[in-house]
Amino acid sequence: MEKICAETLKEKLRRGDLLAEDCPSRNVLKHLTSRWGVLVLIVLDDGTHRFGELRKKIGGVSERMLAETLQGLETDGMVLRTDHHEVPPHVDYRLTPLGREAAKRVSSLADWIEINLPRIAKNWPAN
Amino acid sequence: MEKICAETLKEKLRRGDLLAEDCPSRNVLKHLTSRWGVLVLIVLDDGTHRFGELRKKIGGVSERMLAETLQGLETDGMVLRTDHHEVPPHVDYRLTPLGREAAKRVSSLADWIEINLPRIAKNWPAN
DNA sequence: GTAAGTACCAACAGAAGTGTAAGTATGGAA
DNA sequence: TTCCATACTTACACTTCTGTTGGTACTTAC
Repeated sequence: MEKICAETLKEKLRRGDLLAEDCPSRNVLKHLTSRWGVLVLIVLDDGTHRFGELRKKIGGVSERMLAETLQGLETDGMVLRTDHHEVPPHVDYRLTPLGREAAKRVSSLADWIEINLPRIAKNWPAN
Repeated sequence: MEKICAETLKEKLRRGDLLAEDCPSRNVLKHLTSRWGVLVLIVLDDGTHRFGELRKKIGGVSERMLAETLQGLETDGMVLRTDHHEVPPHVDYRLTPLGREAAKRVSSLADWIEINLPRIAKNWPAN
C-alpha cells in the first residue's frame, strides 16, 4: 500500500507540477527566476561571456552572487562552464541547448516588461 | 548640466532596462517572478478566484504571503481586486488585460519547466 | 620584489523573505 | 449567547538572501 502511494506520487511528479508544494520543479523555477538568474540567462543568450564580462553587463551583481547564480544554473544544466586552465584564470560561460530554451522564455518576459514599463508604471501611486 | 543628465537618465529608463541597476523595471520583475507571484499569475490566468480558492490551489502559501503577493501584483496593475462588501467577506481576484499578457509569458516558462523537468533533473547529482 | 590580472571562496553581518499564531470585523445560524 | 465563515492584519521569530571584505593561486611585466 505504502509502495503504491509512493509510486503514484512519484508518477505524478514525473512531469512536474509547480502547484504542488514538494515538486522539485519549484527549485528549477527558483533558479531561473532568481534575482540574478534571469539577467544571467538574458546576457548569456547573447553569446558566450567570461565571468568579468557578465559582471560588467549586469548592473549591481556582486562577485559572490554572480558565482552562486552561475552555479545554480550549471546544476540545472542551463549553463556550461569552461575553464581554459590559463594564468591568469580564463573561464567562460555559455548556455546549453536546454539553457537556450529556458532563456527564450525568460527573455520573452523580460522584453515584455521593458517595453510595457510605461503602461505598468501608470498604476503606481507616486509619479 | 545637472538637469540635462537627469533628463537623459530618465529618458534612458523610459523604456526600461533590466540590466541597469536602478531601473524600476527590476521591481516589476521582482513581483512577477517572486516565489508566489508566478504561481498566482498561473492560477488566475485560469479565471477569477477568491482568496481562499487561491490558497487551496497553490500548495504551501501562507495567508500572509498570498495577501502580500496579491498586493504587489495589484500595485503593478496585473491583478484586479473586487470586494463584494458582504459578510462574511467575499473578495475576488482576476487578471487585468496587462496581467493576462504577463501571465502568458510566465505560464510559458512554467509549462516549459514542468514538461522538461525530466531533462533538467538528469543533470542533478543525486538521482 | 612587487604589482597586476582573473576567477573565484570563506566569514561575517545586516537586510529581506517567510511561517506561525493570534486578532479584527460582522451578520447569520444554532 | 456562542460559534462560524472569510479575508485579511499585526507581531514575533526564524531562515534565507545579499553585500562587503579579505584572501588564494600563479604567471607576466615592471
